[in-house]
Amino acid sequence: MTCDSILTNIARNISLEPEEVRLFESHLGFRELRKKETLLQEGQLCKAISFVDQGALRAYCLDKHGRESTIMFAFPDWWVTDMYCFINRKPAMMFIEALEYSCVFQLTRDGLDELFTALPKFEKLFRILMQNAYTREQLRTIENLTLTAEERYDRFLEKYPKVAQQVPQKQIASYLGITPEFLSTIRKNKSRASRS
Amino acid sequence: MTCDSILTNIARNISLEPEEVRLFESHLGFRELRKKETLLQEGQLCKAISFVDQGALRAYCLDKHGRESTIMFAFPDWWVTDMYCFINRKPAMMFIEALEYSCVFQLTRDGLDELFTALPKFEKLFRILMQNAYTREQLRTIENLTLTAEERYDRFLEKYPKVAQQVPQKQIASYLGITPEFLSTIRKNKSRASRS
DNA sequence: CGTCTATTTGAATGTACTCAAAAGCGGTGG
DNA sequence: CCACCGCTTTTGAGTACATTCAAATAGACG
Repeated sequence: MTCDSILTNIARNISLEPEEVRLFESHLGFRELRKKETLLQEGQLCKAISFVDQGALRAYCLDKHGRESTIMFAFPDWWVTDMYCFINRKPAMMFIEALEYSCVFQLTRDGLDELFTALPKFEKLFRILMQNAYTREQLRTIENLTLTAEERYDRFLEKYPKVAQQVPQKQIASYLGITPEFLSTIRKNKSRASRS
Repeated sequence: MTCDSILTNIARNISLEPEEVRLFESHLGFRELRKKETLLQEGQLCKAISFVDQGALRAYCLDKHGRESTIMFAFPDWWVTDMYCFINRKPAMMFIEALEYSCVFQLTRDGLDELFTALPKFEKLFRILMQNAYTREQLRTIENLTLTAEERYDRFLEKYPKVAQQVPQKQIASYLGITPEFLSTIRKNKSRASRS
């Protein structure tokens, strides 16, 4: 097994000496997930952050009515965890589930702390990852506040053209904050409009 | 003039030696703003990140119809900037305006880079600030997707009880993603409900 | 005091949801 | 290999949540 994918990802932001790579790898876990297997469930302590090597995952939470809200999808080269609970060592508020056979590399909270101490450049790496995650999330907030459901769906298709094929529509609906029924009518309207 | 407020804020996450404090202070700018004066306008290069010492600010952007969306409010002890544009040295997508007389400390993008190099613990500080900003923003996304306008208003009042008194209702409405008219009817319903 | 902006109110409208039922589709076991 | 089961998607009717527009009222500030 090789960790090229995660090392390439890291190298986009910091560069590691060979012995630093070895230290990093010594903290790295690996996990395979069958379709529908969960990486994390609500209430569990969120011990690790995962980097997707292969496959596709989805993070979601349940509201008081038992309805799912999709927080994010994660594909190869993405990092995923319940960040708040991972950082603060709290029980998870979300589920992370494999949409298909997937493999992930994992860093535990303690492992990451050791890396932060031994190799301060990991602070920089995570500063940049957090920055990107923050600005992406802020953009999502603004789009949720200002765009209609149909416009949000269009943006989603632009940003993640492949996702639309890989995941069920009801999960896209829950990412956009609309019902599957309404997403269906949006799609009907679009196909009607494009035929004319 | 003293920088106690910002040093106290930083000390919650990293500790600085006296000479490190001096280096930090040497990069620090200061700005006073009269009510309605802007710290940043759309299209301008976003050169600095600001820490609120006194007063109250609001970050907002305009959508294609010219409507405002409030991205965040900022009060003493808060950091505020157009993060995406600050980090990537791009023209700003938002406005940041003083709601009342305010003072802020500022770090420029170049100054921050120098701090990152000279004092790597600033990477840690910003990693933590970005983490907090990300998880806060993610929570806001989930609340926007799952809660009704009235529930979002209730949460807002719980989280920021003082804000509701300091800022005009139409700005709260634009933070919640609803019209000022509808916020007004929500408030009417609540006061009717609480009287019974 | 007058002006300007914010807030309230109400009627008409639009966007998105709920519920129910039918149709489609994929996987699994006989 | 096909029939069946369960889940997803579609469709439609009725409803609820939130907006638009217009007008009246209230507050803030010079």
